Amino acid sequence: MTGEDRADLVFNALADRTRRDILRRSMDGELSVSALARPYAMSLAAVQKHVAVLDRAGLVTKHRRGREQLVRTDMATVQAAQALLDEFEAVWRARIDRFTDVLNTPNEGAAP
Amino acid sequence: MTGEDRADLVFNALADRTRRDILRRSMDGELSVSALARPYAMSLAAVQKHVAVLDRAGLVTKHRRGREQLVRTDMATVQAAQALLDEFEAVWRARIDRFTDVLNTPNEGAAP
DNA sequence: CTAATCTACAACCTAATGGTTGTAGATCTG
DNA sequence: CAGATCTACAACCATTAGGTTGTAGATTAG
Repeated sequence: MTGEDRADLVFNALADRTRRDILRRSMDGELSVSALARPYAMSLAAVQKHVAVLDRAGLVTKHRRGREQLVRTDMATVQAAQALLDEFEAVWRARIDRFTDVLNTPNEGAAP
Repeated sequence: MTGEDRADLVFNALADRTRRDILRRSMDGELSVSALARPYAMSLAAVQKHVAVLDRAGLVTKHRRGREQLVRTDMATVQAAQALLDEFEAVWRARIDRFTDVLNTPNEGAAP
């Protein structure tokens, strides 16, 4: 899987408010799928699918404890998303820097 | 529109590699829609739709120059997305801090 | 003026999304 | 053991998304 593939999965997973909420809630300690589902006005199966999307994106990991599946957010992946946006900003700043360089260079390429 | 609504739009816009590419390319100077479309193996109309998605999300602004529409990325919105992920990280760190606090507090709530 | 270019938008198609219900396998509880 | 709970998964449905082609309005070039 390429980096772009991973970015697709991560941003897509983040593009749903229920999933963002699940992500936040499972940062604050491990919760089972049904515990996560409780507050939402949707079926357990729907929440389960949301968790699966987060899982596929690597934003969350699951591990069994008896009959329940505990969900924990993987901060490294959240940070990878941050890094991507930081990269965007770096490109932006590089452009600004090039621009101010041109302004500050006296007579660059002027006629002799 | 709520903050969650905006987050939906922004992350959804970022969840497509063509749109991320358009975003990067229009950080590096203003480009017309058809100039943006040229490198991609898809119709102009398709690229136009992608630009529209970025526009609705506020990641990009358009302004006319003659018959062409120049596209410029709005860094403030990119930074807003960064801020959202930073907020996630803050929640995460707060949890870690609470945890280490408990460890470092001697005999808190112990039997008298 | 005429022809070419740039953009917008509608209509259409297919595949993916977000939701539902129902079934079934594990695991715990009494 | 019997019943309840937790999870997974399939089948289905309605809507959205990403793509296409085609039409039409401005603007520029010759």
